[in-house]
Parts: sequence; C-alpha cells; structure tokens
Amino acid sequence: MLVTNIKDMVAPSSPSSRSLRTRAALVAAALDLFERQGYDATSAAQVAGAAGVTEMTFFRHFPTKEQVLLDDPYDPVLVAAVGARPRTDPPLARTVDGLRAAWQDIPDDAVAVVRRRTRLVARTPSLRGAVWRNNARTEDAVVDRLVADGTDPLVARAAVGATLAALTAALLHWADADDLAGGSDLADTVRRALSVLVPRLDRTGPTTCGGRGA
Amino acid sequence: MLVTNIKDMVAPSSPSSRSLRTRAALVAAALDLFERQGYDATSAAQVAGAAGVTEMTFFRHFPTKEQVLLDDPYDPVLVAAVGARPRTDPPLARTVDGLRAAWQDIPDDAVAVVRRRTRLVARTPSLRGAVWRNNARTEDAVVDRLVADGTDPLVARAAVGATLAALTAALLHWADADDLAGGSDLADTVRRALSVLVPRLDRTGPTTCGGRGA
DNA sequence: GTCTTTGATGTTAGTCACTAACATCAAAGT
DNA sequence: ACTTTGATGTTAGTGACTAACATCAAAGAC
Repeated sequence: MLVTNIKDMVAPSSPSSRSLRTRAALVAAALDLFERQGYDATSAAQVAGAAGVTEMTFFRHFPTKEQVLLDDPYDPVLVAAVGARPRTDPPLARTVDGLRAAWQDIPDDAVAVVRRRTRLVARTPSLRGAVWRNNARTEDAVVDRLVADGTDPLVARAAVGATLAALTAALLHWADADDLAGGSDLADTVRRALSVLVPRLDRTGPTTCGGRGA
Repeated sequence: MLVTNIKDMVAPSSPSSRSLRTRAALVAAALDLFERQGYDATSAAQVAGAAGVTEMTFFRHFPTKEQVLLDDPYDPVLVAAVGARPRTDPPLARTVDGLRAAWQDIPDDAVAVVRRRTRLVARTPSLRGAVWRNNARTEDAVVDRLVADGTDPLVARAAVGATLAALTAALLHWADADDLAGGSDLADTVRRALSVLVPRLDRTGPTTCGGRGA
C-alpha cells in the first residue's frame, strides 16, 4: 500500500471526470423531474433512474435528496465580500454591505439557474427547512470571519442571521413573482430587502438617519 | 347525524381529557428520552412506548417527530405585540419593538421548559431546519399583520424574517451557554441581539444615531 | 499490451419516519 | 342497557437513507 503520488496524500482523490458527469446528470434530471411533477412526488430512486444510475449512487453524490438542489459553493465569495468591508463599520453594516456587493452583479446564466431552484423552493413547503440548513453553513462561515475581527459572537450571529434572512426573503419573493412584471429584477429586489436593515447612502433623496457609522 | 350541541358545530370536538393526558405523556417522554440518549438516536416508536402508547398514536398527536418538541402557541402573542406598536414606526422598528416587549418578562417556569427544548435544538444539527419551519408560521402571521397595515410585502418579509433570525440567534446562544455564568439571562440576551438591528432609546449613554423614527 | 490498483458503481438488506385502511375500545349521552 | 364517537390499536406499505460486500472500469506500472 505504498503511496505513489504526493497528490494522493493531500486529498483522497480529485473527482474523476466520470464522477463529475454522473453528478451533473443527477442535478439535471432532478431539476427536470422536480419541475414537472413536484419535489415531494419525485423519489430519489426516480431521479437516479432518469440519470441512468442507481439510488445508491444518488446518495453517494448527495447526502440528502434536498442537497441535489442546493449545492452552490458561494460561501467563500460572501465571506470575502464581508471581510473586505472596513473593520471599523458596525457588524450589521459590514454584513449587509458585503452581501450587497456580492449580489450586485450576477452573471445572467447564474440568474437563470438560481431562479429555477428558488422557484422550486418557494412552492415546496417541505423544502423551506432545507434552505435554512444551507444558510446555516454560510452563516457559520461569515460569523467566524467577523468574530476573528473581534466582533462579539452573539452580535455576529444576530447580524449575519438577520441579513441572510432578509436576503432569503428577497430571493423567495423574486422567484415567486412572474417574469412578466417589470419589477422582477433580482439585484434590485435584493437591494430593497437589504435596505430594510441598513439604508444605503449612495442614493439620491433623503435618508432616515445618518447611516451606519459610529 | 343530528347535532345535539352547538359546541359540536364550532370545532370537530374539543380535545378530551384522555387525549390531553396522552399528549402530555408523549411530550414528557420525548423530552426525557431526547435528553438522555439524543434526538437522532431516539425513535418515535420508542417515545410512544415510553408514554404507554403506540407509534401510530404518536403521529396522530404530532405530524412529525420534531413537532413534539415545538408545539408552543406563542404566535398570537407576538402578532398582538407587533400590532400594538404605532403604525407610524417603520416596519423593522415595529417588529423589533414588538418582540422586545413580548420577551421582556417571561414567567420563570416557561423559561425552564424553553431552555430544555432550546438546548436540545442547539446541540442537534438535524433539528435546525425544524426551528425555521416553525418560525415560518410565526413569520407569516406577523407579516400578514404588517401588510394589513399597509407595509410593502417584501419589506415586511425582510423585516420580520431578519428579526426572527436575530431572536433565534439569541435563544440558541443563551441555551448553549452554561447556567453557571452570570451573563446567561434570557431577557438580556434577547435585548442584546435585537439591539443589533434597532438600537434602543431608553438607554443611558450615547447611541449611534437618532434611532428609528423618520 | 497485460497487470494492478483504485475509485465509481451495483446489490442486498435493513432501519426509521410517516401514511392509509380497517378494526376495536372506552367514555359520554340517550 | 344502547348508541354514538373519538381515541387507540393493527397491519401493511412507501420512501429516505445506511452498511457491507461484490463488481466494474479507467489510469498507471511493467
């Protein structure tokens, strides 16, 4: 059992192209079936079958049926965006401004897939819990960053939890609306929801208060 | 099938004392077993058995295994507290002040049971989703109240979602701490978390900004 | 080109949350 | 006593997972 390559010691193995293809097929089949017949009415075995694979293989790629819908690796981006805000800002302002920056410009193709998934979540009550379990990961990551900069843990939890809640409200609201309406712009919806927590300064017109500084 | 009593027309039936006893036994057995051997390691059938009843009966009283832990009917209290705040206040301030008022003074016996349950949730990752599914009910109720008063639906969702997130952060933080420490006061923890969103005015010392008014 | 290794997949069998259909029991009213 | 009706039990089934073990297929060693 000799190790023939350093790479094998670093990680168990980088995912093979075969594995990646299977995973992609599962995600595609899941989105398709969920949209056509509903999330609850679709079994994991059925998704696996549509992807030309076994139920067992499905669960080797995704720990739960929900996770096939929610496997975005955006956390590092958010953590970086929040961390980039001045450490002198209060925690809530740092978090809100960080998320604001991160969601300012989203590539159009990303918007499309976010929309499909969020629509499914919005109209499937049993998936709400999954969203929050997913948010928990993100929350932990951002909280760790704030705490590392000296923020009180409770304050950090409250600030990040509240901000992610507002963001989630925006996403669900946006996904639930019809595309036809003119007001269904994702970035704008996110901005409106976040400004409930921290008003923006870079805006024409009067603001309620001086803003976020000490 | 004649109706012999007006009461029978109001509700299918008021829960009999027998039903109430069974329900209480299930809750007690669940809390006990969950604390002793963990939530995940305890099956619904086991809880039912400890309560002297069948698994089927368990699910007749609680739609899911989680709900045996989370059956508090506090929603109307919160809705009333938020509704009681002046309609001229911005939505976030109304919500935060409402929750603040509702959690200001909690009877000591209620604190004890909230603590037991919240501790379980805090140390059981698989229960996090349940908390949010529970919060969703409360969120809907409070949002409806705000929207009825003319608040924009997206703004209402963001405000209420964020506030409940901060409150939940406070509860989890408080339940996770050891009782020994002096700072483990529930009401104070809630106040600290909520003041991240809206600073209080009734406080000595300088505040960052004018507060919540227009 | 064989040989070998190793990760990806299949097979089987089992647990547990939950549901539906039907039978029974016990209390409460007549 | 008789009847009604809600609470409970019984049985059987589905679907989300998990564990143990067997197999297959691609990538490298020779």
